Amino acid sequence: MPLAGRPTSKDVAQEAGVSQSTVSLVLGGKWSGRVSPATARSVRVAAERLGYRPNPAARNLRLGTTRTVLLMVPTLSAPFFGPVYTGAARVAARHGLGVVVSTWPDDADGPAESPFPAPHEAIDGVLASSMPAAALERFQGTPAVLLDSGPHADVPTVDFGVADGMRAIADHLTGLGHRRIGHVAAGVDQWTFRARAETLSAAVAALPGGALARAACAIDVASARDAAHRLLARPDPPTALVCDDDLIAAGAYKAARALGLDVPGEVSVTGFDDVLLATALEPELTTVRLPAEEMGAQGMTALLELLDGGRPAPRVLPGRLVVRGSSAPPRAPLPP
Amino acid sequence: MPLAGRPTSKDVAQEAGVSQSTVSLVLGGKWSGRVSPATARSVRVAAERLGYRPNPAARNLRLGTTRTVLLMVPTLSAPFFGPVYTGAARVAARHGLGVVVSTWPDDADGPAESPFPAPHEAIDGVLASSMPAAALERFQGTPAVLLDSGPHADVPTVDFGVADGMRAIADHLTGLGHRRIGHVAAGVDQWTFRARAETLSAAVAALPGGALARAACAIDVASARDAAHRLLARPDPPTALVCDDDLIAAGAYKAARALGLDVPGEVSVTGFDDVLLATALEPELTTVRLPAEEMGAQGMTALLELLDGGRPAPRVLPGRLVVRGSSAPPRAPLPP
DNA sequence: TCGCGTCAGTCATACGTATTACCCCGTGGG
DNA sequence: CCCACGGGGTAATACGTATGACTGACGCGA
Repeated sequence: MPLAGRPTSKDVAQEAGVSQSTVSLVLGGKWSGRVSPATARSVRVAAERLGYRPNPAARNLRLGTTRTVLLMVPTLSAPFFGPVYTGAARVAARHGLGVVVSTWPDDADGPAESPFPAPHEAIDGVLASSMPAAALERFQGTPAVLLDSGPHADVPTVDFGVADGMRAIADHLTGLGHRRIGHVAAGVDQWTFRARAETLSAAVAALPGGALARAACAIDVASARDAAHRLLARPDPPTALVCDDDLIAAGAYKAARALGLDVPGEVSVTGFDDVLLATALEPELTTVRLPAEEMGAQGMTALLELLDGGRPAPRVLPGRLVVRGSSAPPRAPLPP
Repeated sequence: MPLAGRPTSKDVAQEAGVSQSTVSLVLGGKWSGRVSPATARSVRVAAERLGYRPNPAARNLRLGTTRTVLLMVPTLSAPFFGPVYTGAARVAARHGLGVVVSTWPDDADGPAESPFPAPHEAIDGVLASSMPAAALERFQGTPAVLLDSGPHADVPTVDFGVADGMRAIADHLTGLGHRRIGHVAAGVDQWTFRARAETLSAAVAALPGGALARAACAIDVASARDAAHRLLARPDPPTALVCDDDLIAAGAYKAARALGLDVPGEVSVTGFDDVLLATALEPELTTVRLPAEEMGAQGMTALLELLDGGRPAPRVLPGRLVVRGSSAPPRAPLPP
């Protein structure tokens, strides 16, 4: 209803004693040499008096564009997506576009698989972050850029150098002398976590005397704590826990404390992502910083290129190892 | 562009050998007794073959509604807003509405104060969360509900029982024997923080022998650490730090540790909000749990009522004190 | 005096959809 | 034999905006 029942440009025209075209010209700012300054002023006064706002639906229909881009994320509760949005919105604003955010529609409740567009599809393009590979179907015909979802044949992508990041963690830990590594892995079907697991497996396998144990968990503290506990309770426990993200590392801290193990004295812990939590923990967390804001910005840049008819090249943003207080040599390093 | 250049219902009509009206009737599901099953089927086949999706702008214009609601938040980086969105989206979905999220447009970059609607204003209503009081102006004529922004004369509101929550914290701490209280306050112009400060001031003032010291900070760990440090370094330091939210409490932990003070042995710390971080910290944080998801749900309910022409009553959602490991009696309680 | 260019606007139209009013044709009843 | 009726579909229109085509008046040079 709010789009209906509001004053229209026709009302403004009547109020100002001009035609609707004139109102549109004046308010559109294209009246230099077409409308006298006096008339323009009276139109603006009338618009102000009526509290006129152009009907966005009508404008979108006429112009064939909404100048709005949708950022789709799996969840708004993860702090990771704040910076992504910020970066995307900054670039978008520079081009006069707006950004709105939404999560995947909860197919649990509503009617499944409506052939109609969801309401939030009144948009020009989509930045889809951390997508399950299958879900791409829903964007039939909508220009889309995939963020943090791995390479794709047909769709432009922006990804982190996850493999390099995980390799840096592995090198860091093995450089400190660790050989028995535990992987507290996010049991989530996303490209980034698959890549993390594969890279770590390969790195440890290539290491003489290397041994990897893995436990999966959900992305929450309690579940991570339990998984880490399982690893630390093994007969031959790992001396370092590699966690799939910072929140999981917080769970690992808890497990270590519950077993009376000092971090990093008796067990090293690493995270991934470098969200706010990483420096809130004690000791501060060794982790890999991912340039999330840059991902948003690059993704938006690619999308703009795509909307301009271009074929944006895949982008990969390097992560950076940030060594803090949660990693140290194992208590009994191997003899030289 | 993506709204343009796509197949329209007219294209489908041509493909199926019927009129545009028929396509609209069939795809709108209102064809019982008006279109033969065979024709309906062929229309659906044609639509499928062309990959037809109705143009949302045209539909919005025709129907005078977008069936979309905007949730406005100050920042997407705060974990607090995830649940708010979840609650709102759940209620909205039940009524066939979608929810999109956005932050306040960065007036820093773009042209200031454009009289035109931002692109994301193609919506039916707004849930505005944690607003600076002034910013309401931007919603001239858009049905809006204020969340977590304090009472308002003209606009429906949903708020937390912040005063009761803060009073519960004060009672808890003074019940443990604390008299010298430090307030690490968020230096942010939001109703909720003003309410927290006022309530705490009143509670401590009403307490015989009570003394309150206050330091303001930004809502980030480093700033909070510094503010807490200032309080703890006073000649007569507080035995308990009341923090304006959980993140600030994390900063307080850091300050205490830097000064070699045990939490809660030598200084108690409390938070507010009970976000994920609260249980990730060590010791786990005594805080006030705010029903964020419920706020989203209630807000959406109120907005739906408003859109139906109703006058929703203000709602207040009680918080609940959650006592965890960060609060304990002061080392040297006052003699009885 | 006439033609022409310019100024200041207006007219008309299209965007794509949903819906109302209509129309055609076959059939059954009177 | 004519008419009413209903099933099956179409024509027409409106939503509100932006814009290209057009128009009337006026000033000016020839």
